[in-house]
Amino acid sequence: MNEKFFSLPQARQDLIRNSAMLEFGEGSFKKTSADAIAKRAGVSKGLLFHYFKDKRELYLYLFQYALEVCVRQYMVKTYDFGETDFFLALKMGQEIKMDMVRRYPGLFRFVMRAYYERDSVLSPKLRKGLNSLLEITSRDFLTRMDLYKFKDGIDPWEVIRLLTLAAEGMMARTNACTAEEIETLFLEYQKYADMLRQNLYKEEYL
Amino acid sequence: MNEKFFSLPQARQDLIRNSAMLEFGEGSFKKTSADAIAKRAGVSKGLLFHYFKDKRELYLYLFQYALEVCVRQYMVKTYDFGETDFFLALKMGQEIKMDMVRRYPGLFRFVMRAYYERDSVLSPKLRKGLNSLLEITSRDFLTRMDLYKFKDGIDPWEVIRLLTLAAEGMMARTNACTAEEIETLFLEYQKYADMLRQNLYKEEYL
DNA sequence: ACCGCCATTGACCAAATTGGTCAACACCCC
DNA sequence: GGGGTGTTGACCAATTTGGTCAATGGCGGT
Repeated sequence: MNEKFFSLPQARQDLIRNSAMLEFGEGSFKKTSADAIAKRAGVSKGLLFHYFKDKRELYLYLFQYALEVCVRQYMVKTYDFGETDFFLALKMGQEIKMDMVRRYPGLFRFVMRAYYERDSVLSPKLRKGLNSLLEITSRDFLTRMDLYKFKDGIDPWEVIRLLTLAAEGMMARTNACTAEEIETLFLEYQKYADMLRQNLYKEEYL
Repeated sequence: MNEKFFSLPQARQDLIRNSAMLEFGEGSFKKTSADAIAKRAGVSKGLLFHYFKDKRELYLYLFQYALEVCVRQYMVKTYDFGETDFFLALKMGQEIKMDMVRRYPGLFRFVMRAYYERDSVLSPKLRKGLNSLLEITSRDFLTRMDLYKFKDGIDPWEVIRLLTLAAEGMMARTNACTAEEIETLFLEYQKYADMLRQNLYKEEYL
């Protein structure tokens, strides 16, 4: 790709990346047209191919970029901050996610779709990158938490997965989604987390 | 549409409908090509346009058909059977859903996508049909359940929505999904429901 | 064996869309 | 005015699009 892309002002880079991720996010690689991306960004198609030699190259770059963003966010914000309460940490994590959605609206959907893409536009190596990222965040997360606060017989893995699935279910609905609606969803999610906390923690930790 | 379609053997009707729903389910109306549908069904494009004059007509028919299926299933299986325990009824409902997924693999995704389609291919009337269906199933459901079994302070709406979202989160992942994988997901869902039951019901009802 | 019927095909069409190119433009700093 | 540089919009050949249609194949009846 053309390295000059990076000397563009950040806002413009974001504009292009976000438009591309949003567009790729709603269809397969093949079905997503460069034209649509350009139009969404309010930019000529010529410009796109000026910075990225290929649709494929653009796609690959986006994926790598998205992973970088995820890792960066995870690293600086979650790992350093030593919260050990399951639900508080979860809440923090969710807040980070919301920040990301605000700034890169198409990122999660794009990554999801990229992961499940049948056409092998993604090398196995990149796919693995995502896998390890997911694994690290989850496993690592649980080992740092105060799991003793849970009632006996509760499997924290189930809790985390249930909440994750619910979050994904929400995500699936955020096709046309304003900023406020996202905020609402976040609050709703928080309600469910609280409900679980109230009922899955031992009483002495409430 | 050509009414002769209905004198085709059921298996063939299902083949065509399912292929179409699957194909429409993975992209917008515009991006989904009649060619792809025909190919997936192993049928010539000519045949498609022999029974449905339009891509649009096919789409509209599918939506109406899907809603019919949902209503029928809901009516005969849930409503008549007078289960009043929240989690048991929920389990039953989920089993019905699984049956539907087995028989009409693309149905739910298709309906979802159709609902969120920006292009107004769906008349507001049809959209309303789905809305009322969702409303009826949920509201109606709760009024028939033994809500007193829940611990004080638990809002059953939250419970049902949490589980519904989780189910949708799963659905979102079932792009490439074999029959057994679906079974696995169902079992997983059941685990979460059980966990909630164990901790949200008053002890005397466990 | 012949018929008529009907589901089904595959070649075909004009029109739109595709990924990608390129000469030219507008702007800004020297 | 002269160079960069970011940007455009017209342009291209190739493919894909929704949709048509004459022809075919097979099957049931007689």
